Amino acid sequence: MIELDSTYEHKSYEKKWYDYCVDHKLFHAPVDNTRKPFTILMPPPNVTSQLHMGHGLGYSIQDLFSRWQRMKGLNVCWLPGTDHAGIATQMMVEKDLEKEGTHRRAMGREKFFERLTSWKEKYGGMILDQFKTLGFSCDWERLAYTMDPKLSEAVRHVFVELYNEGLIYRGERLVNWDTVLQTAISDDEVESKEIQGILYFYRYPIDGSDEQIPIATTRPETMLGDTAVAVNAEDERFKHLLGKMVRLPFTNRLIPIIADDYVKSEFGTGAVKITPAHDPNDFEIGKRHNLPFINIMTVTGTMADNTPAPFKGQDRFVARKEVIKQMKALGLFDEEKSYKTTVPHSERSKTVIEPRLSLQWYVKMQELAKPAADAARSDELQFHPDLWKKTYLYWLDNIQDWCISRQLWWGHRIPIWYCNACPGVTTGMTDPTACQECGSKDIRQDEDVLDTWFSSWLWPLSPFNWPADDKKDEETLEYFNPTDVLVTAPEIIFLWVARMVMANLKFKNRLPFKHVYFNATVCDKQGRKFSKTLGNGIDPLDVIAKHGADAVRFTAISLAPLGGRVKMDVDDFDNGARFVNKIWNAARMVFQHLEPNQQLPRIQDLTLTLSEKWLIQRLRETSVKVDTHLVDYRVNDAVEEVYHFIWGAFCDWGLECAKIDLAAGAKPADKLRALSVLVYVFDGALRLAHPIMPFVTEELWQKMPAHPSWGPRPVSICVAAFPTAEMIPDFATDAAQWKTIQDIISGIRSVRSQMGLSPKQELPAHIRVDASLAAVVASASDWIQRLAKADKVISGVDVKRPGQSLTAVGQGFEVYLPVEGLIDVEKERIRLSTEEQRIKKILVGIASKLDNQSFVDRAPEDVLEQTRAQRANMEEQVSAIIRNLKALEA
RNA sequence: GGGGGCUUAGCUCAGUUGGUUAGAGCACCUGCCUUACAAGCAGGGGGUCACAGGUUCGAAUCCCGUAGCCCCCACCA
Repeated sequence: MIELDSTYEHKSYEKKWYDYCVDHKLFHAPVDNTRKPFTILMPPPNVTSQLHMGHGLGYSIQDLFSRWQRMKGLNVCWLPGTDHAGIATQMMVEKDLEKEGTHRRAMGREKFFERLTSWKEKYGGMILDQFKTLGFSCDWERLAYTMDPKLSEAVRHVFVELYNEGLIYRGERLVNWDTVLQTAISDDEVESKEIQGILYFYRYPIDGSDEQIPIATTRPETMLGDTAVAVNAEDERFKHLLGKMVRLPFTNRLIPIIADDYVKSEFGTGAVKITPAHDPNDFEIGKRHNLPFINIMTVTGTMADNTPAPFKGQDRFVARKEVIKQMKALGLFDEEKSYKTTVPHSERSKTVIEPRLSLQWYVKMQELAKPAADAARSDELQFHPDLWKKTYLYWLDNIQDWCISRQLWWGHRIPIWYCNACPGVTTGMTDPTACQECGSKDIRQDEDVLDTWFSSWLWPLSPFNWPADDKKDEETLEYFNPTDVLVTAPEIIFLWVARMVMANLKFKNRLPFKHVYFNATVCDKQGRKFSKTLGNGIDPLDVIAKHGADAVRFTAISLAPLGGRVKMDVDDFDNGARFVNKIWNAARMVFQHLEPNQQLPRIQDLTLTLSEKWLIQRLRETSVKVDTHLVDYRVNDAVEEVYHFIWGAFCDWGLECAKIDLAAGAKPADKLRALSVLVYVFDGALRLAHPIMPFVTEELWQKMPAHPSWGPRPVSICVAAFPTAEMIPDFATDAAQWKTIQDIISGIRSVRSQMGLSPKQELPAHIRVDASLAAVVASASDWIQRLAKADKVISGVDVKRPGQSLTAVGQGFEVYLPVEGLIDVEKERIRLSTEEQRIKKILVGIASKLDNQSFVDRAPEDVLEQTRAQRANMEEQVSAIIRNLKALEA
């Protein structure tokens, strides 16, 4: 026999087989133009991040696709890597500095950058080791990092190219200012939150008049930067005030009352204070009316020096209260109302965004967005599920220019040099030494760095040695790009997915991938997203330690429908563990009859039994279904198919039937035949399960003798052929016959169980069968005996009902179990008549359908035929039951 | 405010172009330690498919409306 531990000890096998595959370079894809590549990009996790269930799910799916395609013979490159994650990483180190009582500014840019680099070396990328514990088959030889020299070069190349084309420009605009991180952030890093705020009502005095104009605002402190009051031109209340000036309290500036359509008379007071430097709408109005822009806020969100005492230097929220206090003192305050409003917050620091006028670098997006949108419109680019297409298109069709400069130190520094002697700006692939306009050597580089996404949007290109230095680089890119499928979270459809599409189209004139699979968001049982702050997450490392990686992968994938959400609980992982255990035990059953490296006959050379043919047929069908489901990105369906095949078909029927031939006294030839079939099918089952559960399948497959019908055996199951219909014999007819035997067995079991017969009580089974089934049933008596606890089986077309019997009725057969004196006849009578009623009820429904002339006229032929056959079958069953009822009563 | 989605068994969810008696896993009930597995085996109960209309020979599936929940986008002071 083949030795096998009595339970699956994942810790003894996982690392062993992972290292084995890496050592054999099975996860590495060299450029090889004789083989078809399959490329899948790992969404690079932040260097700072730790493994969480979101990775557990999304990346398990990527590994599933990778392993499946690898087994189908493709040269699979699952490209791993990390993202330097500008803001997130800098925040982390800044927190450390704070604890040490220092600050990056005190440290200086260079030192701070060094500190970050060494921090990254030490702690960054821990997540990649965590990926290994889950068995992810990445091509580690191509590991990339967004700040690698080569990838940084790509960033610079793209910047320079876009700049030279005029697609990158510097502009003074209102940006989303994060007062905590002291940087601008892009629109896509802002999240709106509904907040219970206050709407304040106060008045501004009109210059040269006793009149006052009423104002409503949620942000009184911005009045210090007001440069107009706007009303609707049609508003009768204010018409006479148009063109007059307001004397702005505290600053005493005179500001005009203007008319603008933006103002809705019915809202608030109908008059709006205009602060062009601190509100997006006011900014637009300011531009329309040529108003001055007065920036009254510092980078930290305190009132700037151009504001009067007592506000100067106060935090914006303190100043808000102070303004109200002072307005009250001036007798200009009316009231405040509680007011629900949405306020933009920084995704990173969670602070309230301060719209602030500042000079930043932008990418013109419209031109880039158009082809990206067209690709989705024409379905050349497909989303799974496809409902994301609308979202994607809406964003692209309404795209805003992308603010790419960040006032941070961690990241790719903007390759722009300003001249101190002239307004000239210089850029290029190498650092310039002189201004390209005037030749002055007095130049300085822009202080800012680029948005992190400005490097990640090149992920389909830059890790593959783009831009190419030589022929080899060029080949690499051409081989792997375009990639095959992107698996990622819907949250970053704009931030990342759409931008990669734009970049690849712009620089390679083709899509980076044609399929995007959006995996589900992982939530707790209450449907709340897993989050650190809530502490409702499940740590995959804990679950792996408890159940093993295979159980985690299986559970995660089987819970995940396409898109949407997956509600997850720690206990769910018990299912995965149970399944792994089941596979392990099935192996123990088979292995105890095998010798290591035992020679087995080919399936093609054997005369197989009905149940064996059925089992092989099930393997064949399962292979097709699994493959089809994976092609359709229906990963949970694929997993379910494997699960039911192994548990329901292989274990519950295959192994149980085989026990007859494996029993101590069985004929050696039968035993060998049965073993050959079991090993053959189990090998196939392990192959089907391998992309989901790499470790248990590898351990068992390596121990199991090679089966000649699977052809030459490679070094690992991860490069063994994925089963297809062509590889497996077709036994469709035999399999259908075996289903009748299963019905007979299940029928007997059901009757026995319902009648409360002890499993120990053996009964003869008398089976009357239709002529067409007689031979098959006759040949199946061993199985019926064993699996239905019959001590004797008598079957044939004219088998008669023995005296007092229990009855099981099915399509084409009636089984009688003589129980003279063993059971309560009344009980059986009730059971049978209940069954009769149940079938009759269904029959009524079917009959009324067939009596309906419209149905008969309009239903398609196959539906009609089906319905008629069904009626015939039901009628037959009812009459059989009635016959037996009568016999029982006699 | 705009867009999208969801509502099916006690729980979590499948149900692909409308067509057999609506499925799975877990949970539950009954009986079994049958020498791979009690993390198991066998059997069983449980659903007017959110509600109200409509289209159709036929609707969980298509259309309209209602209610509840969720997500995304959005500059109403």
